[in-house]
Amino acid sequence: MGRPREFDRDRAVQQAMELFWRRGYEATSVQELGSAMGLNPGSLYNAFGDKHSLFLEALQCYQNREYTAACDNFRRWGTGRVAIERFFVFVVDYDLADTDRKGCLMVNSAAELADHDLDVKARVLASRTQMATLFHTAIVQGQQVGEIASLRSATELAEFLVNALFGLRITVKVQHDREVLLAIVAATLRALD
Amino acid sequence: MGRPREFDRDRAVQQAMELFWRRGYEATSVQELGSAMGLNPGSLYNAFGDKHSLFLEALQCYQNREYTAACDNFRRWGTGRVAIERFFVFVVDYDLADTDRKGCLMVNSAAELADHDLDVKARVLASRTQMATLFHTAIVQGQQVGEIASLRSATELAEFLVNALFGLRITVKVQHDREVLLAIVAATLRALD
DNA sequence: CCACTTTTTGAGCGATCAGTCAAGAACAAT
DNA sequence: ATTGTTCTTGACTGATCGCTCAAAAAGTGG
Repeated sequence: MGRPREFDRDRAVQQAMELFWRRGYEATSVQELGSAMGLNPGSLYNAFGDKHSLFLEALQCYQNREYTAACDNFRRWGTGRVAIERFFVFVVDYDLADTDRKGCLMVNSAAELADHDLDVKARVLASRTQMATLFHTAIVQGQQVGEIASLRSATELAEFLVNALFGLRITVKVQHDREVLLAIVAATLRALD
Repeated sequence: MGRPREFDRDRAVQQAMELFWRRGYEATSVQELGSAMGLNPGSLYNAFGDKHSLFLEALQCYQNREYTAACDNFRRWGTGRVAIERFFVFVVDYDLADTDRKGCLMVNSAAELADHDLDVKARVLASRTQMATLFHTAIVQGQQVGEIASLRSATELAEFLVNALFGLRITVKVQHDREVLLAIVAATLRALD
């Protein structure tokens, strides 16, 4: 019923996500979003409601992509402490390779919006929890093998790692020296001993 | 010579800084800045040039205030590991007490602007370096007393601490549970053993 | 074919954006 | 008092903001 939509909705959200990621929420205009998504303002508002709703969908899209990618990487990189270390090094090299220096959309959104936007805060917290769970299983694995000290709470160590990871996404914005970044990663991982 | 300025320039910058801190750069309008500073647009532009220049002055103002406050606190709280721990706990309680959840202006600015604004990036990096230096001296003190493992580079540990601190300023934006935050601080400090 | 529904199109809405400017006011130097 | 310089005032600029809407187009059900 009705005229069928001519564009791929998921693809459009993804393009909006990339733009929000590059520029941030406030600095991205609906006009720019429209041309990036290939949509007239009318179509955009008809399909997504308003700028804020579109942003929330973009956040969700980002979370889905990042989480599945992180799961894949953890599965490919083995278990325990090694997987955690490879993950951190991967993030460092990923951020250094990105000429736009976009960092992490969740971290950026937390900094820009979380204090006065409850929806964004909830999404960032959910993403954070997801990440902590991923670390948690790796930590438990490491503790079983003896790579990681068992006397420390895996939950607390996971929170500690997420905190360091979020810090790293900020640090990379101003510090592009790979040696320094890897030293931070190394110091972070030594906290697991 | 000429008509004397009727307002306190430093005070005006400070009020601009508070507004930028609360709202971020893009979300703060020059009109809002003017009324917060008690200035007509003409006076504002005559004294500060444009919005971006005013923001850079506000960043500098923030750095001066925070750095001197941090130095005072470190001096008051003693030396070495204890001073570092008290500093982190202070930051946690400070951020939790702030109903606006502003976090750290340097971290917020890094997330919002550092990727495409070289002036901001330089200011954030300078602030980061200042903070690292503060940690560095405390670490060296701790190493001399034996509180902190001497076999680890004090410089790298300082970078690690700044990274964790920046992460904490993001984490507090979405995680208000003091227990969780203090556990992160505790895990961070155990990395110094 | 004819309703009926939904999407696309692109002009256009009022509001607000960062920034300007002419006029008047307050000082110093002469 | 006059001149020169700077600051204050507040109306004003063109551009852009997020968003709307009427008309046309493209589908489905009868």
